[in-house]
Amino acid sequence: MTRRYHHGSLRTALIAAAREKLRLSPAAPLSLRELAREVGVSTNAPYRHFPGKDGVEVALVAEGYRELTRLAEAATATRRPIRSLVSAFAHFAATEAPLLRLVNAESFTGRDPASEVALARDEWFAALVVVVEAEAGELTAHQSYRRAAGVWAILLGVTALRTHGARGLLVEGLIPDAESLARSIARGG
Amino acid sequence: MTRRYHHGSLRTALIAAAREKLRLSPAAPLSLRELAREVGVSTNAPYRHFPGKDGVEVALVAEGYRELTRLAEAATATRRPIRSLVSAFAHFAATEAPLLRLVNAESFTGRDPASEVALARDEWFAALVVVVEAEAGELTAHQSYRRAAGVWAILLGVTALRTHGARGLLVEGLIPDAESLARSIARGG
DNA sequence: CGGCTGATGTGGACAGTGACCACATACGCT
DNA sequence: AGCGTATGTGGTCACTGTCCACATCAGCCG
Repeated sequence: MTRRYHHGSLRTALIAAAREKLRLSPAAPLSLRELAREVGVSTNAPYRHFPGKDGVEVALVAEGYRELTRLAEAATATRRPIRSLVSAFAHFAATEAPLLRLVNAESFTGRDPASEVALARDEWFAALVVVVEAEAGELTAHQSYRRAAGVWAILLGVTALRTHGARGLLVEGLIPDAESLARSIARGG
Repeated sequence: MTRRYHHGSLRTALIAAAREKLRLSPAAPLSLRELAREVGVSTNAPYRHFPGKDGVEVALVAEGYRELTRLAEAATATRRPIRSLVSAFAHFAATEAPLLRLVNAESFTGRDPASEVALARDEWFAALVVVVEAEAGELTAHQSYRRAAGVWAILLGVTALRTHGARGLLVEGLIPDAESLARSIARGG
């Protein structure tokens, strides 16, 4: 094999490896060294692309938000935007649970409004606003912002419940119906 | 000072120290060794009281749920149960944000339904059901479970939004009104 | 075409961590 | 009083994140 000295796209490869690790072992402490090994590069190479371990996680979070944004944009184009959004989000939450957990634990990162995370987060919220407007028609800015925030809360809450609800909840039909809740909020019900 | 060989209540002291650390530096990786130092005990003493580092975190999560349970029980006794619950929860979320984050990140622990965490979680949910019934009167089990789950979702969602909402959200009045949402869910609206 | 400069990757080192081991100490019961 | 066991200690290991000086390469300017 022709292992060149310069990897060529280490940054991308590292992020991919990180997501892979997250998927495979969700309780992941996510070792930087291990990622480097995985990619076939020396221990310190990652430091040329990230400020440190946190940097990788930050990048992951940002990527998570960007993916959510894409989901929302796709939902906007459908006939029933909220319905599509909710089901896409649920699918994402199911298949990428650890990423979403990272995203939701980010309270400390991205405090700086100019950070990559904050940017991605704002774009996601903007996309959410558009979804709400696609569902409910023309609204004042205040209305659509407020409703979008409500929808976001529902998505977060129901997802959290689904991943670690109480015992009784896991029997069929007790988890709240995210779709109807979200729709009623979006429509100003 | 009379440092005895046996601490006497190491377990409690360690948990207290952990909560302290969590409060003081929220982005805490929570080092077991550091906790031991803090309490003035050798590196390995904690292993007599916890299976390992995760054990401490598990204990913290369980304690978090127990505290929430107390909140809910107190709310039940008031004239407006949901209102009290929501405001108590908000206060808890504000003052103990890192603990709540830990609690919400627990998806991997407490999978075992006999674990301390699962027990505490179930008690919290039961207390929530009682709150809902105090607000809405007699209900079928299915109804109250379902509504309690909805309230839980709202609490989680709005809290998450409050800790890391998008930029636009942080201006006044855009965060959804948890109280009215929760009340309308509890009442079957 | 050739050499220089900066970006990228390497090897070595250090402190800090979680976890295990064997051993020391003290508490509580008989 | 004496013994068994719960509790605490010191030593050690593998591993991690991060920094340092140095090696290698890519692309540009002459």
